[in-house]
Amino acid sequence: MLNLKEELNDPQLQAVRAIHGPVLIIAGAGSGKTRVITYRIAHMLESGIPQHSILALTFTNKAAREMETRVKELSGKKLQALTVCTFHAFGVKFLKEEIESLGYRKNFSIYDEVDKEALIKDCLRESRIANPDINYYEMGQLFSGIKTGRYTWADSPGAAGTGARYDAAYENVYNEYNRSLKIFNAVDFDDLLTLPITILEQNTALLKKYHERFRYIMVDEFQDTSLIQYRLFSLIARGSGADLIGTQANVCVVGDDDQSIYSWRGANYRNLACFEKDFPDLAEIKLEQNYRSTTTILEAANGVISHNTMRKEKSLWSDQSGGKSIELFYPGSESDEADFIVSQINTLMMGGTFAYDSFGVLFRTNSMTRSIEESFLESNIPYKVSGGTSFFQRKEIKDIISYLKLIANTHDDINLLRSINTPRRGIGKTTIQTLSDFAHSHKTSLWDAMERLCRLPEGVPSPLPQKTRAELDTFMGLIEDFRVRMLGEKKDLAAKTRNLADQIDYWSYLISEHSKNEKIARWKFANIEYFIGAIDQWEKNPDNTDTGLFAWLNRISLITRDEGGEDRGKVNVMTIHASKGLEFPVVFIAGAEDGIIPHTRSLEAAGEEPFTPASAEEDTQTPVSLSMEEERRLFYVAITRARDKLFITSCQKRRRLQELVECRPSPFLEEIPPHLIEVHQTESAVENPKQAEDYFNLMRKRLAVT
DNA sequence: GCCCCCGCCACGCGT
DNA sequence: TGGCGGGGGC
Repeated sequence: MLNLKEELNDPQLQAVRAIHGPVLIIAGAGSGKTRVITYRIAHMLESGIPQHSILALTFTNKAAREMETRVKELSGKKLQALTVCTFHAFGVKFLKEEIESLGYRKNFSIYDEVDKEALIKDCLRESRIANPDINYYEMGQLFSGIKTGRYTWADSPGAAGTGARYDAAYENVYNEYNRSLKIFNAVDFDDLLTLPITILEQNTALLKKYHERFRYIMVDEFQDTSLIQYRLFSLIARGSGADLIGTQANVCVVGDDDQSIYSWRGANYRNLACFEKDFPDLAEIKLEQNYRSTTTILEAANGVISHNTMRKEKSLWSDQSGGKSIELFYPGSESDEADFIVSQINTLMMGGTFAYDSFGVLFRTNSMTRSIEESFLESNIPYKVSGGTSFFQRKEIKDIISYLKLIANTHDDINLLRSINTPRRGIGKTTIQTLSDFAHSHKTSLWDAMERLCRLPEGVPSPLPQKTRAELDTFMGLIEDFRVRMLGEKKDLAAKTRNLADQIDYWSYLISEHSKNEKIARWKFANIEYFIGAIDQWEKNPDNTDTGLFAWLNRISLITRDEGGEDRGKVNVMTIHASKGLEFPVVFIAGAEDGIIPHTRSLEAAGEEPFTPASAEEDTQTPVSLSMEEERRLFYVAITRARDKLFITSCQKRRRLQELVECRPSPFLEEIPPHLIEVHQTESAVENPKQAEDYFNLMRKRLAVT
């Protein structure tokens, strides 16, 4: 039995009890948002609302898992019919049931960013654009924006900095891209959201079914939902026809506009206005008491975020008065910075009050974590990096996965191309070109082309030489063989995958690829063993009801961060973006330099100059900059991760693109009230006293300005 | 026709 | 640091 009154404060209680009608919860950093959501679900279950009527949508897999675990603990129930997942995972679940109505087959492949880029390359080759003036990545962004309705061809942005609009020629590439996906029976991440909408809009009866099933919908991190995500859940919440009035919908969104840091991925602050319009008479509840941080940290965070103009008014407060000062260091280089963090951790560990997992080290970018990793390894400090190149993106893992994906869906050209000559089978460019030409002219997949050009009746001439045909035939035989074995019986997928690695002799391939360094080959092989181990664990998990090959592939397609392994007893290293929703007793914000926070690329993309005002007056004259405000929110998120103690480091020099660049401290540091900060010289400053002195003075001047 | 090696380029966040 | 494209060698 839940004891809500004892466990929650008044606004929290109000939020938990408001289960009927539309609700908007504005939850400041550290205000017990997760607590409210989990209690709310537990309270619903206790009130007799059936599990299958509840849909809770989150932003990350991690949040979904955490929410589910905590609801399970609170309610003491098995949660077989409760749906707690990310928007994308919901899309997969939906499409698994309904995708056939759009002419796809159920064994569709899910393309990640890498697959997507490979396909775009392919489509560009086919079109006659020889020298596109944007790269594949930018083109992927463009396609994504078009697909999700962020912009149309007429108002699409131009290549960064040029001010030019994209040429209509890319529209053909885009169409070719989508046609190819369909032929390959594949969907990209955007399709996971747009296809369900298409299906639901076409089929009123189906929409009615979903609308009537999910009577209670909750959306976490609402400030980071995109337009397309908004459309998906509001469609289900409002139903169609007579149900179109939003006042009766039991839909609850939880968010904090100050923590909106994903606009580049389509997150749209206007969703809030849409929500207020689409669901009139909503109850608005503000959670403003912070239970996480000391007032020092909160004041610093408030000082920073108050410089933003576009925000919903709120005032976070805490009754934990005082707190340790925020300490600011400016190491000479990124290796000094890493050494500094290591020594601080060592010192604090000696005090005995902290464990390694009390520390969070936050960076702006993934690539910046390298130097800290080196230092941690050297000093034997256990650590865990989340984010970055995920385990599943590693070459050797991707190779094995591409075989599995091809086995699941032989029309998946992108994964066929990846696996067909890895390890080498003597199938090169010319063969691929022949197959590809045939596939294109017959509007079919490479696999189909292969079958039709290789396995010809006697006497029919083939455009492929006998030797190549034999190679292709062997390859197809291998895939078909495993197809029968892996799809036939939903058992021992792990063992069968090991079998596959043996049969393609991947080990010999690794040895030959890394003939100069056998250690690397061993390391990569160990990764494959780990991968197989992960399949094994997953298969043997009793909570897992669907253990087939498709289920496994769908699962890992949506996991980008490496979520396996034990977190306890390890220092947490991650990007600021990845730290959202987490908290640590001690936080280090590393690389708090101008050009990093705020990031130059972020400002460039919006066609803005890097922000380095010489004085406070100039600062106020700077026009409102959306990207600058988002960068400030990012810094705000970083600060508010800390419970007791915050360290900020800003390097004097940093290695960038092979050269050493002079750095300046982040302009946001000036926005922290100076009385909360202690500025320190570091030992490394001795090496270059003049420069260190200048930097120190600049820092002080900046802090004195406010 | 395939493969290997070298030089070049980029390095923002993530479902 | 590594991924990729081009040119020369086999």
